[in-house]
Amino acid sequence: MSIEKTSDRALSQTVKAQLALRELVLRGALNPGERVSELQMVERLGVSRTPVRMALVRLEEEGLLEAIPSGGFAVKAFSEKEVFISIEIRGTLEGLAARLAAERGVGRSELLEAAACLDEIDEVVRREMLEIDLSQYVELNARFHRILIDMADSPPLARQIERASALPFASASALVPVQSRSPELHHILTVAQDQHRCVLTAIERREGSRAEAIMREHARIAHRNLERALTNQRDMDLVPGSALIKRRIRA
Amino acid sequence: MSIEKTSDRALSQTVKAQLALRELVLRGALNPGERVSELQMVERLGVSRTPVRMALVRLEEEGLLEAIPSGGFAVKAFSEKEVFISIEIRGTLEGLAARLAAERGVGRSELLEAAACLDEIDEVVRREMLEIDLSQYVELNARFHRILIDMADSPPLARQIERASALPFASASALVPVQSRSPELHHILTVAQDQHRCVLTAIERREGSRAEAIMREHARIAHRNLERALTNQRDMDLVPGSALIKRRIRA
DNA sequence: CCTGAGCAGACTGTATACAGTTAACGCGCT
DNA sequence: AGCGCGTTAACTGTATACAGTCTGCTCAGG
Repeated sequence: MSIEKTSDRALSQTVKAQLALRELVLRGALNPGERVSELQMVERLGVSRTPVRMALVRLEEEGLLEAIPSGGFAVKAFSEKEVFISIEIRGTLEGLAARLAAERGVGRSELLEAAACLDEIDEVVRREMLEIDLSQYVELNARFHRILIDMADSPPLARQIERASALPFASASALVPVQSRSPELHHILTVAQDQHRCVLTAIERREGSRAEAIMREHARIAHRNLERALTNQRDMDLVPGSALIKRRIRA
Repeated sequence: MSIEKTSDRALSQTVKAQLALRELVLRGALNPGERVSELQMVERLGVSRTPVRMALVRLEEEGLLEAIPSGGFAVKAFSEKEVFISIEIRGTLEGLAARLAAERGVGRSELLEAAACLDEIDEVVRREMLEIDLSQYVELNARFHRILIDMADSPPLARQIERASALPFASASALVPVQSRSPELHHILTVAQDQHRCVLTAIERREGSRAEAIMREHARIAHRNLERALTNQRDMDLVPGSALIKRRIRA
């Protein structure tokens, strides 16, 4: 009504509001702890109160907002510990997925698809020493993780992992960009990729327990990246949603 | 407006609708796969469309409903496998909680509270051989699990476990009543209680890995109960929400 | 100058009206 | 009699109006 009217025809107002609001929160346009006023969002997003309300509820379920006792929602602030445990939760669930995949056994075609994805990552990592653009790696990494989760063939688990990855810095590749300035970049990517290969081998050989352990440890790479980001503001800025993380010291 | 007007003053319409709708779904008043019409619920619950809509969204996040592509929601039907994996997810997360509790170390007062809870359960189990009422056991069991989760001191993990336990038959004590007719009842409760004691000891001694393994195995008792319920309709009827589970054979 | 009470503003929770779309039902044609 | 098409009815998505409540500010009293 106020901004634009002739775009995004196919998108429902609710989805539009949800995307826009998430973007605002992750960009740090709204300060953590701050109340998110419906009416303000109405004029900021150009949709009416109903879809805004809907978006608020969904983002609260997603974990980006929290309900205020007296009503309404506020931007959630995350402590370092909360981020840490969120990563651990994701790793645990992905570990479970890997174990299930190994125990049930996966078809040849799925294994080949995963292997092909890993080959592509290999290629990117090899080039990576020269080029700094990580976007392709991030995308391929996300794809491999998705393939892995699909291998478990368990919608409820997939859903739960999606939940766990909703916190922006908890997802599989959210903290990868932190290493972009690091000389260790190639080292880290090499190790991560080796874990990818190992877990796939384990699944192929039906070694459930091993597959699980590898995926758990794999997620802990994010712990290291988090540690690094927390001590370096410049690295922090590379992470979407970093504004939501309470800094260690603020003096 | 249609049914009653002078009750539940303190409850918001949204919460009222959510509770009533959940009750309807779990009782099996709505058939799995069936669309849940907003207007029908309006006249059935006595609140207007807005709170009903809100309740529908929340119950979908909870996992009891699923979105219909063309709009609206339908009652979700669960396959045997989905129930199985849901239990496994809960066990895995509770295992993580136990490990975290062990690794961080918990205070004396918390340990004592948990031990006191276990003593109460002991008493109930001892009596249980005569009396058939399991409600007290179910309540105490839930309390112990809650204490355990609190020991991890991780709100994000607690939240995720709550999510995983939202599916009625996935929660810690949903399938306990299945055993109420069984001569094995005392046996099962004894084993479960031993696991409770063991996990508490493990946490006390900071044996994280052991605590985790025990909690995982502990959850798998529910697998057995599920197995039993699936082969016996009479047992099945004791489980709230059993109407949502697709039976093995339906001929 | 400080404290407490009252008032005003804003904000959320709720209800309902409206429009676009989907789906079902019935009728006609083959 | 079966199939396809058109019409109709219901349902969801959206917008907005209304009422209760909480918060924060101001003014008066100590």
